[in-house]
Amino acid sequence: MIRMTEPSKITSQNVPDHQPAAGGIAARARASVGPKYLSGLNPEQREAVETLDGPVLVLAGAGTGKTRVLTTRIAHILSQGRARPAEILSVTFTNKAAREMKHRLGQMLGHAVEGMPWLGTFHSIGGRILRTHAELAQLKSNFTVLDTDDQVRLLKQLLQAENIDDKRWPARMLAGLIDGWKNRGLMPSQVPSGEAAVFGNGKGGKLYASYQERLKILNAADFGDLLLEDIRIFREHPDILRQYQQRFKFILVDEYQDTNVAQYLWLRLLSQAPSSPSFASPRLRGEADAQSAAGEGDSPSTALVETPPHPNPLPASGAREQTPPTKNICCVGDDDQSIYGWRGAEVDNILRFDHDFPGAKVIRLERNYRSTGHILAAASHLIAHNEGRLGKTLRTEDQDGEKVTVTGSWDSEEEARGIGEEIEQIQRKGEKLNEIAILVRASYQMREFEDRFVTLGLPYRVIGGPRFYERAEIRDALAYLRVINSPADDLAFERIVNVPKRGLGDATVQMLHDHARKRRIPLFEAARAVVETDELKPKARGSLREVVAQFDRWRAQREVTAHTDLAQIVLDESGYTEMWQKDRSADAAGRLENLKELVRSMEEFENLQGFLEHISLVMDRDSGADEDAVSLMTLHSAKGLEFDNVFLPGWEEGLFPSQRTLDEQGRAGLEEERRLGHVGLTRARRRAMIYFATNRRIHGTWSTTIPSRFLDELPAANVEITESKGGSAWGGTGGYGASRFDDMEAFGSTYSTPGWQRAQANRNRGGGRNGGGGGSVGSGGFEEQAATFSSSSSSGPDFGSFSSRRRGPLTIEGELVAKSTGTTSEFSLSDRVFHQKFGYGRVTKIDGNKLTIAFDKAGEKKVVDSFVQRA
DNA sequence: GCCCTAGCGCTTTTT
DNA sequence: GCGCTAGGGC
Repeated sequence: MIRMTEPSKITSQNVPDHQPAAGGIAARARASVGPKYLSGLNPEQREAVETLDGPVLVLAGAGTGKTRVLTTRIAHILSQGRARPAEILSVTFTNKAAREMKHRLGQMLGHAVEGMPWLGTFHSIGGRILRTHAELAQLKSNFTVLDTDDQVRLLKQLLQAENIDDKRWPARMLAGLIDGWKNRGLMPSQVPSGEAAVFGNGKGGKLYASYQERLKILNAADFGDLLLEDIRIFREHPDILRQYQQRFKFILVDEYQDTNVAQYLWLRLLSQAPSSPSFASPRLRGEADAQSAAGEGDSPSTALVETPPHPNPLPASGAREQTPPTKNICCVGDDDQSIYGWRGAEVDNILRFDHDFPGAKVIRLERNYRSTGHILAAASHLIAHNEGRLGKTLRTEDQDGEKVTVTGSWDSEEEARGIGEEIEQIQRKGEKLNEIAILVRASYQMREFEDRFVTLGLPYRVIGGPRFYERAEIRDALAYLRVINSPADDLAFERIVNVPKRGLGDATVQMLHDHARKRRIPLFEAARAVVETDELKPKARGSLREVVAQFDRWRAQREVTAHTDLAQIVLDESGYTEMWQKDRSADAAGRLENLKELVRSMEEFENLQGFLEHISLVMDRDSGADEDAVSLMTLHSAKGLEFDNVFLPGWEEGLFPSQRTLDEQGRAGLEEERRLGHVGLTRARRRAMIYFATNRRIHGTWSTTIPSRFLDELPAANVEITESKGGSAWGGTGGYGASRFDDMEAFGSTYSTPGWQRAQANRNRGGGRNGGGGGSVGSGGFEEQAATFSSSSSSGPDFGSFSSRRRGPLTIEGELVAKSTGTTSEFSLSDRVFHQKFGYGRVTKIDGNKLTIAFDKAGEKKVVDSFVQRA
């Protein structure tokens, strides 16, 4: 039996750097793997694995062996005896990725990797650290992690207390704002006042503050807190930070392009060399830094650094601390696969790596082992239209293979039919359905495919969608367990106090709330007190008394009953199981099944507490990947996966690129959409098939769409336009699809599109790096944003050249762009217009560049203005 | 307190 | 087209 270092305890005892872990994984690794694990690597991969000292950025394009490099690097560290398993911090974004790494490491080392206690997602590791020091965040170590739903419900209560109309100011919106602030590392006092004021007539900041207070009272933390509170603890308690710094001899980060500011700060604090206590609480938005950065910068706007009136502010997006010595941190990522900007990811983190981590070694992995030549060329050519890139050129030694196909259909139904037929053909050729994926932009696209597949009897599985623990029945069951575990969990109590129905309605809950607030006690205790009075009607009083008694009983049982048994008892005695058994709706059986699954899954945990700690962080839905089935998922959830055959439906303006992203994020949004396209294409090993439809149902009504601009950006030499089965989409002669796409011929494979040329020019100018040093300190003040925006927007050729990019525009530019370049139509109401396909008509409604036109013959249609002309 | 219905608003991606 | 909510009826 091998004893690993106690994972959850941080000792300040210093372990000598090179002390090999006697008898641990390391020793095994050395003995069993030897240098063999290096032999299959190409020179770049090998360099990425072997460069152990100092910061390393591995730019790993799609399919270049990223995970392999990460896992081999860990194996190498261990086998070299440079660290023990518990001294390696290895973070990923998803549980899936963490599992995958554990799995591959296990294979490499020849056994399971239980000795890697610090391999996990940002959130699970952040949560773990927070639990260790919970009292420093005014929490108990058994705090609850709230998900979005709890968050919103809590905020709703706060809005009500503040008398804010939650129609006009939806709780969901506030949740989004708070999330955004947390993503940027901002505590309530640090939110720029201008931003805090945008919600609820200036009450946004106050609400954020009282939300945080409420969380402490409820002994709860949200996702953002798991990192943000760590950061605060690290800053306020340098001794604690130092313990972690000493412990983690090596840090590895997966998907670095997806990190947000908070994650960046967290990593940065942990990655500093422990021997320099003066940096333990790094200077923030330091004046010196600001000055020098302004000097370095290439635009006067950079000098506008907001100086907030708060003590000890955290840097907002863009502020960089002065650069302390860093230790062995290795970040792996691909700027071309950054698709989470909308939830706070900062591509800049990866773009600026060598500025943040001086002396960083940047290693590019450009050899693709996944896709054929045509697919890779199409993907590369598409992504070359983006301007803010580090620039990589993927290459393959594979054959060209089949060209990427582009197929037009009349409408989305025909699209689904066409893809269904195509899949059946592939199946007839003897290929596995597991090797087929349909990647959509928006989940509502899935429905049509599901309908079709059900009709065809084609097995499919949806990947993504609501997580297991987000289902109502699971959340209800968990709420019961939460109340048992943590009587202060008002949100959980409120959720189930009347589920199943016990005659405890709004009125009762409201009175409990009043009671609780007056005495500053949890709802549960308020309930206990209230049943002793005659404030409630006898009926309600009776049920409430019963509820309180039940919980008291369950809590007592907890001491003597296995947690799985307890859960079963709770579900039965509370009447919850019965509630679903009596339910006649179609999904009741499934829900009961899910409840069983939940109880079963508890076995993996030692006790109730441990189960609840992890449930919200690591529990994901059952994949059921065993049977042969077509995979249906969004482009986002496809990242990291690969399939022989990939279908990419819905390449239409408005859907992909998404109109909303364009409106909200402007140019940055468009580039992110394009990266999404790149991700989609590079999922394919052998065949990539793009589809677009001329008519699609959006919000219930049919509207006409135009092919995605991304189709124009594909290289003709690697693309084949196939006939739709219905044959109507290209519109025969007059269809705009045809004319738009035909233009592409002019660009052809000579790579001479404007975007391509721009990209080339950018690359040549500064190699994508170095130029200007990017000394930005953009801190997020509105004035600065405006200044940055106006300077960049006016400098046509320079805009977006890599060196002139800075944080500000990436986040807030969107809105400004949307407003200023905002597609205001040149048409006015009741203008007489002509459309190639629909003939003459009159404008009845204008929405940006989208016109609603009453056509004389074709009826009312929504059309983008560039496709009509004045009649 | 509960249930039903009509009407409204919203529709991307998720650790 | 859908899901949620508010409001009215029981």
